[in-house]
Amino acid sequence: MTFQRARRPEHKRQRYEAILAAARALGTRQGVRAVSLADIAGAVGVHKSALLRYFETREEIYLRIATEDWPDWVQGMRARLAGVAVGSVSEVAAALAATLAERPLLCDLLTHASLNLERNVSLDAARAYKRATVDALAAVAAEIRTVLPELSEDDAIELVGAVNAVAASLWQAAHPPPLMQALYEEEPDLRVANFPFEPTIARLAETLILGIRAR
Amino acid sequence: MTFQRARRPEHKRQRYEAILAAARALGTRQGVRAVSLADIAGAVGVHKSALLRYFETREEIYLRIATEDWPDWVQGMRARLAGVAVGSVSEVAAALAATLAERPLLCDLLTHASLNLERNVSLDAARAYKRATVDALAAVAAEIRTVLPELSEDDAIELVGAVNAVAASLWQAAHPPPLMQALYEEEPDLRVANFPFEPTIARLAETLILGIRAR
DNA sequence: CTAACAAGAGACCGATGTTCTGTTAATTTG
DNA sequence: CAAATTAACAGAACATCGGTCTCTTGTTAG
Repeated sequence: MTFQRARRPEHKRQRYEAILAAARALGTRQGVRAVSLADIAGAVGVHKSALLRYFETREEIYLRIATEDWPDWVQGMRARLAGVAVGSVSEVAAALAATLAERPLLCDLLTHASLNLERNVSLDAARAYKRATVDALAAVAAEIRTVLPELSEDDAIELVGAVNAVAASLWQAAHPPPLMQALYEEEPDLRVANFPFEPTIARLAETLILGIRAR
Repeated sequence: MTFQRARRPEHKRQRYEAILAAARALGTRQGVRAVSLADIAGAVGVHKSALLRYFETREEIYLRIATEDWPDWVQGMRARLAGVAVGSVSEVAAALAATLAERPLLCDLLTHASLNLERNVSLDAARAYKRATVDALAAVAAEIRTVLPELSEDDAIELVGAVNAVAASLWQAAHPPPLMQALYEEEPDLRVANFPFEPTIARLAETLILGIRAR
């Protein structure tokens, strides 16, 4: 940071982005839950109260990140599905799993959004987040339908929503706190989800597609 | 409560149960997230610090409730599936959805357990919770296999786990904070899950079973 | 160079989970 | 029955966190 106080608009923009980048890095490394305002401020090199000139609350920082990551996920799915042969169920399933596995912060935020973030934020921030969410689900559903045209629009959205829901839960299960890690080493059979994240999501997505076709 | 101070073991037991009952009632009414130690203490008619003679931390109270509710869910599924005709996919799906919908606190705790509760608790409490979880999943899977014997044990556990995961996410989505409720009234199309909890879970469970069969 | 403005620091506040300490009610015992 | 004991409990204190307030001072415009 070459400036101490961001007075010009472009500097403020830089600081805004620096806050988001720091929150991203910390959230990815230690989990969103474990990141405090002071942590982010320290990483940016600024006082805690200065952050709140850029975001109304802590929740808005992470809700903003989630809002940004939805379109990024859509892009990832679009790229992953480009050129996939029509009708390839396993490719669609693999794409869903891979693009989510590549975005651990988004998976973490899936849980935090409904539980923690959708509170204590401005109506505008909430609206933007929800808009990004429904748009992303619809866009990914549309991408999937280019590969699997036999799915209806509702079917595709249901598929994407269910995969996201399971990804949220499984991501939390796959990243237990230290206490639980110690317990699992002692008694491995207590681990409910002892399978890796990406293959499990892929398998579930494929099962769902087959089930939708079969009903 | 006819005693002010619980000195005899049976009185202590009563108070322990009273704390759990109060935490249950509050958690069911306002959501686990919104219940503070002082809330529970007030409902029991005791000081906040007195609760911590019975439980090491706030998390242990709700983790204990979750530990108790797993076997209760197994019982619910067992009762619901007794007498169901072998091969009835829709009955199994309906049973999963109905027994979860009847247990809103368990659905809420599904999210909180992995995100919040599995921290700051004693190793014994964590072990008991995990044991109850894996036992319940296995027991429900076994019940389902009596109706759908074509499912392997692994298939059945996978099914139950996935249904729980989606139930956790959908329950949170179905109970948005006031801010989001206001937003949804303004722009209904922003509601991602605008379908009711139980039919959605039933539909998903049925889809999963069909998918497992088809693969 | 100077004046004005607002970014930021630091003190402060309120809520919450948790700990500490003194009190006193319930039980036990002489 | 009275006195002694002891641990359950209340209340105060503490730590941490998100968030507010106020004042300082670096930055920019004129």
